[in-house]
Amino acid sequence: MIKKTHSTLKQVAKAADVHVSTASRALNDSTRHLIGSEIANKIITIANDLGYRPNRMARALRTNKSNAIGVIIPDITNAIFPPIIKGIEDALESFLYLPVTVNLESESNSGMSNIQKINLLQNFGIDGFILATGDSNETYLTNILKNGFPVVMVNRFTENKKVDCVVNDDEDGIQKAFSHLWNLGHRKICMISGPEKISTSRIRGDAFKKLFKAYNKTNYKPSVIETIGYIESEGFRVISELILSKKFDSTAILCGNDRLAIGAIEALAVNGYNCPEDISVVGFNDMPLAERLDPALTTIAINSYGLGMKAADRLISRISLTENLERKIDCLPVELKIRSSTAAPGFK
Amino acid sequence: MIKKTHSTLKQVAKAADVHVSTASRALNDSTRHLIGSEIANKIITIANDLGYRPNRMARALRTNKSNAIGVIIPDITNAIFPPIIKGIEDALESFLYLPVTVNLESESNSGMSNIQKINLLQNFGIDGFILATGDSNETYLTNILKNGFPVVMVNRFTENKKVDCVVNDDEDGIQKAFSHLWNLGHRKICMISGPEKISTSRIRGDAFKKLFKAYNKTNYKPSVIETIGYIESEGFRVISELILSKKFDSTAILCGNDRLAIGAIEALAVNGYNCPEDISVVGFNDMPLAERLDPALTTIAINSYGLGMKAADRLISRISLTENLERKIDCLPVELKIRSSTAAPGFK
DNA sequence: AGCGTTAATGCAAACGATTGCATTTCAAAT
DNA sequence: ATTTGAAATGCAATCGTTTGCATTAACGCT
Repeated sequence: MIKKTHSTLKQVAKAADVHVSTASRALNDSTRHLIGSEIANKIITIANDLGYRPNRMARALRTNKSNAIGVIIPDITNAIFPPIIKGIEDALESFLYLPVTVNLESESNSGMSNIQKINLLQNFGIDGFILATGDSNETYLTNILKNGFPVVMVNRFTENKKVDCVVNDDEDGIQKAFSHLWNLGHRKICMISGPEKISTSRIRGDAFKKLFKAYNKTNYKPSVIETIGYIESEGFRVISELILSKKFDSTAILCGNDRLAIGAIEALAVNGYNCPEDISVVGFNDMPLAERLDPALTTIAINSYGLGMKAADRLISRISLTENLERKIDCLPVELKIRSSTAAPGFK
Repeated sequence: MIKKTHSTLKQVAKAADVHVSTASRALNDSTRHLIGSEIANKIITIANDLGYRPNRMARALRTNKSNAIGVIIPDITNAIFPPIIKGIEDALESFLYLPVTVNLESESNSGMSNIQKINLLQNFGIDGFILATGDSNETYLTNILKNGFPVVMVNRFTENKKVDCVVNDDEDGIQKAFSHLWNLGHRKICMISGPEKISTSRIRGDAFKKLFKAYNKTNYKPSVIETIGYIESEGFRVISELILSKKFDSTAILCGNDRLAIGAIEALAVNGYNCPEDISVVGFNDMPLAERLDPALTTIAINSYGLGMKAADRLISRISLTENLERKIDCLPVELKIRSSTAAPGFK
């Protein structure tokens, strides 16, 4: 609506009485040495005076680089993602890159499908992608790769050899959580692993199974329960069903993430079990406010911010390095936070 | 790094044996009628076959429209903002716009100042701005307006007549919270309003003062306490200090947002007061998980998602309507959520 | 003085689309 | 049969940069 007061390179050039290409070179760090220093300085000050801002579109058109990257997440409303995004943004900043974020789980049924959204993003002129969605059904990923975009996955893992991954040390996390419970004296532990199609769930679930086999000397078989999503209602549902089916014999529940844990604790409460007196629960992720819940949640803290930073770094290298570098996997350490949702079995 | 398989308009045109301008027109909804329908269809199918994607940079350069808008928020890590952003994104989607988000409160001291970040965003080729930061020190805002960008503010208010505002009905919210407390029997109520430089704090604080004057018949003067930020630690600090100073005589605390309330409750607990038995506390915003805290927080629920949607709608109109329309202020309704952080005074 | 070399700048062609204007075609109207 | 006008398409300029190449100027070397 309002006319932008964009002064262009041409205007700067005219004001400085030089050719536009000279102005361009003087204004770009990498080419400035080609220009005599007095002239260069003159151009620079004039550009400042005129409030010159390079038109990013023109530049992007010419250089085929937009300095924007696409970030695809399931749902920014899930408290796990904001710190990741912030990490991405902060890391990008020093390269003068900016993130464009798209949520896959829309609230509005405006009718745009996930694949359409991803297409929109691809058309948007983006230099690369950070994916935080990891369905094992990797149609999005292959679509993006097919179009030649560099990709890094964060917080999720993929077998695909073309993409870098930045993940948590999930196995170590499960190990820490498990041995915490075991050392408290729990012997009948079950796990709510999460949605099977998400790599994290599988990895965490498998780690649990392996550990249980290693620690346990009886022939007790622990249940590992899958869910439809990583949300409270699913934690609530599966634990309610388990209790209802009378097959619930555990003294501790290990959860694939905090939201499942919250739901599980609620289901326990509804059915007359107290946490941690009757049943201990441990979560995963240490989402914001986890320590202020009732009970304060024992959980595995991941370094979300670091995840985002690292992912952005990786992507920038992939974008700028022309050589075909081999795929990198970064595994960030996790930490056990012992709070009040866990206790020795039979604790009063 | 990898070569993108972008087929261009020229290639489509050649394949269809038409001129590039014809192809362009056939592919754009608004100009398609200029082209014979058989040819248009032929062009369209060929474009599909070739996987043609218009180069957004080229288009933006020519049309001076980027289909991106900038979103400036203080900190995405603050649970209030994700739903707003999601609302923005969802509303934008149907216009094929995408948001580019920038956090002002960086975690890394990468050295880029807020104003630099905002400049980066302006250089980025953006069609307009949504601001969720409302310092009364409005340097950012004036900077952006000076450059001719359309702006709408969300969740914050500004006197500036050039910008649309989408805000909560703060006065009604305070009214609801206040009368809830009053009806429970509280007569000595204090308020933690928040940072003075943020419009929301002032509005909520003033509303409280006015209400108190209207309800209260004694000459008791309630305290309205300002803080440095809208965060837990500030709620904790001011209540701790108040208690320490022995001047704490309230039976209820009204807080400018939930995070202050959380901090306040913690300060109470540390000093031997129970909430709600000894002191009632009410928050504002109804942030995610507020109902799962200990105690579950009585608070005023705002419609964050709706805030975002509305703001995006407003911005799109501002961008597309060429006439100079007068500024609009949308005020969204709020709702009192009674939970367990409030009770009658002296309740046991 | 002539020659090569380097440094500084200008020239013009891209990048990939959109769009005002010119041209062609064809049918209807005179 | 000629004119008119509309419909369909082509032409070429343009958006604001970047960049390979050409040009010029200046300087040192023999």
